[in-house]
Amino acid sequence: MDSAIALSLSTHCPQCALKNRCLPQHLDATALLRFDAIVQRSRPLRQGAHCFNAGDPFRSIYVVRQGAIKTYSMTEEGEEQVTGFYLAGDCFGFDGIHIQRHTNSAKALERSHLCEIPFEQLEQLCSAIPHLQHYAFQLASHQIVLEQKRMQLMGKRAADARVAYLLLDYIQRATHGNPQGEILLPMSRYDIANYLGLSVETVSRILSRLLAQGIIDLQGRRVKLLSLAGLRAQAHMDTAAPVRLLFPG
Amino acid sequence: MDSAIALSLSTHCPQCALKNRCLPQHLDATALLRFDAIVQRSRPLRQGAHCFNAGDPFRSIYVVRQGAIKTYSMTEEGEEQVTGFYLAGDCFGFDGIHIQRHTNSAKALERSHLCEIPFEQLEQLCSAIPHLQHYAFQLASHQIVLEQKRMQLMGKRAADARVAYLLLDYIQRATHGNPQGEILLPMSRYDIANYLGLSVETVSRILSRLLAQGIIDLQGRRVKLLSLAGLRAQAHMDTAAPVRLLFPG
DNA sequence: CGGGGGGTTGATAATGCTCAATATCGGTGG
DNA sequence: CCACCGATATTGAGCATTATCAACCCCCCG
Repeated sequence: MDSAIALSLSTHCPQCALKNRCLPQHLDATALLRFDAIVQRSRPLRQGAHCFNAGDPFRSIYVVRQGAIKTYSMTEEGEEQVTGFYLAGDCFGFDGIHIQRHTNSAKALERSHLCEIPFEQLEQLCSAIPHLQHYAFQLASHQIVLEQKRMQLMGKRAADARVAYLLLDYIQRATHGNPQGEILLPMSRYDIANYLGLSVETVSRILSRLLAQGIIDLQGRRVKLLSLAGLRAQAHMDTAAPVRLLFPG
Repeated sequence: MDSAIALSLSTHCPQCALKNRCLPQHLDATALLRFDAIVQRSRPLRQGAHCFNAGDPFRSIYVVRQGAIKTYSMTEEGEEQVTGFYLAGDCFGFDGIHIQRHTNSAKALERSHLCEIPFEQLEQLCSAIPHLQHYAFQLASHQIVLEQKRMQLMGKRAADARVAYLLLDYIQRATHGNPQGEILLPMSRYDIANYLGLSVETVSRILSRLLAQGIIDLQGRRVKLLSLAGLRAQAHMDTAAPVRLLFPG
């Protein structure tokens, strides 16, 4: 399975299985080659290794070719705050553009292959290829939209909805909308809790409840979705903001 | 005061008092003129008027010349979620680039003057002026960083710290780091609560407490900072989430 | 003068946190 | 191979922060 995926992950963009996920659709062959030429593919990051650390000078943005990355920042008190989980095809590192310095750290949750895209060269290419420039803006915009969605989650949803939403989102991303088989969560309960603004215990309890309700199958980090509808219901369910009937007059 | 500011807000970039806040520093005169040529300055938005609505096709990003804008999105259940408050010099609308359609609505909290920057033309200009392209990426990146900061706030901070942080941030932005005088909050308590993921009552109570503690002076939406140190202490204080480092693995 | 939106305050309840105990798992060394 | 250890995960009990409900005030505006 993993090897099958790996086989189609060529080291060059034109053959890469993910090119439709991390590159604009209608890029002509020449442009694709020029883009491919600036991409750097270093050897894989081992589990726990850092791609970059908060404070590092910003040089590149990154795309996950295989594996899973978590990004996190530190509050002034030195507590970690997980800012995102990135899977194959996902792009991260945009936080660094602003002050030319990363504000997050990025760490491999499992052995991961990345494509590094030096930003200065990308900018040059963007000037020459309007299509690519537009796509780069779209990627940054996507990051913004994702973060706003997450604010909705943290601001308005009860704990169970948050956990359900994360599971739903993760399973869909990891299986490309084919949420049947068993998947392995690469992140710890601590990471999940931190990401959702909850305590580990709460996350654990909610997962146990989802298991008891027959919505998921679960052992450790292995999850299997049993009831998509059930999980969806939990994700939307909002005990924190009850449905309030209003009188028509 | 307001009139004094207004006087220096020319309708054209080269003379605008805010040009150092919304444009890159080292833009040569020609580039500045070319940029100025694409900016549209329509008549002011009256209080409560919308700049755009969620779902509208994306055409432009906007800069606040004067006034205050709030952006908000809707959850699937139809609840509002405030995503940001924007003051003079601030730029908003980046959420729309991703799918060519706004995901937020933007509404004037008070009578506001905006500069509209048609995005297609901006992109063309960016291709020709590398400096401007870089700056546009920086702006988008800044938005990302701001939202990540807010996640820290919602994920890790207790209610009082959130309110204190908002006040601190708002006062500093509204006074340009001269946090002495009295300022007028343009947003309702509901907006503040919604933005921070709290209930109105909680926000009100915490403001009252800050007043009782002599940290701020407060009547309605009029606020005056009395103790910067005190407010800072409240903003950092973190009763809700104990210091707990995530595991190194 | 009445109505409504916005704001404050109080009482009560509950969601989710803290503390604490226990279970599981993976690796490591005897 | 087994014992042991640290890291991770689950579960229980009690409590605190914060939401909810309710009452009230204030001010603006028609």
